[in-house]
Amino acid sequence: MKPFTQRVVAIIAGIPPGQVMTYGQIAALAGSPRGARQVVRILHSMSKKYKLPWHRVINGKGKIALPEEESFTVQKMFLEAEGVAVSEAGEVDLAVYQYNVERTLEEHVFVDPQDGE
DNA sequence: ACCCTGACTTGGC
DNA sequence: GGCCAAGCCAGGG
Repeated sequence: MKPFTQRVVAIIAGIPPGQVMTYGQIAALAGSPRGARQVVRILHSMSKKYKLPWHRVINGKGKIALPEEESFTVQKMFLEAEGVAVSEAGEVDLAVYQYNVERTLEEHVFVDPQDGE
């Protein structure tokens, strides 16, 4: 397995319940800013062989990207079961549910606005 | 090994 | 805001 694939798998596996990540975001974290489609491919093959929270991955518009209504509904249910609000159209509020590593860090690092930058 | 596809993204109308 | 075209590159036939 290629390193990129491993990183993608590791990142997806690390998405906490109740949160989501976009294909592009995952690709960027894995070291390939333009590799969103590779993430898709990896998700396809790996989710079958490994247990990955594939349902926590959505597209950059904040919507479920599944073409098949059947799988679409399944993903919607999975997310709602974790407390994520999903609209009928499959839209998720990224500002609220996106697993943003940097934002997570900010929550733990206190930055004094009066202390320079 | 070559060719095609894809659960995407971005940029231009 | 939406629609179209191109770029991306790992898997599968």
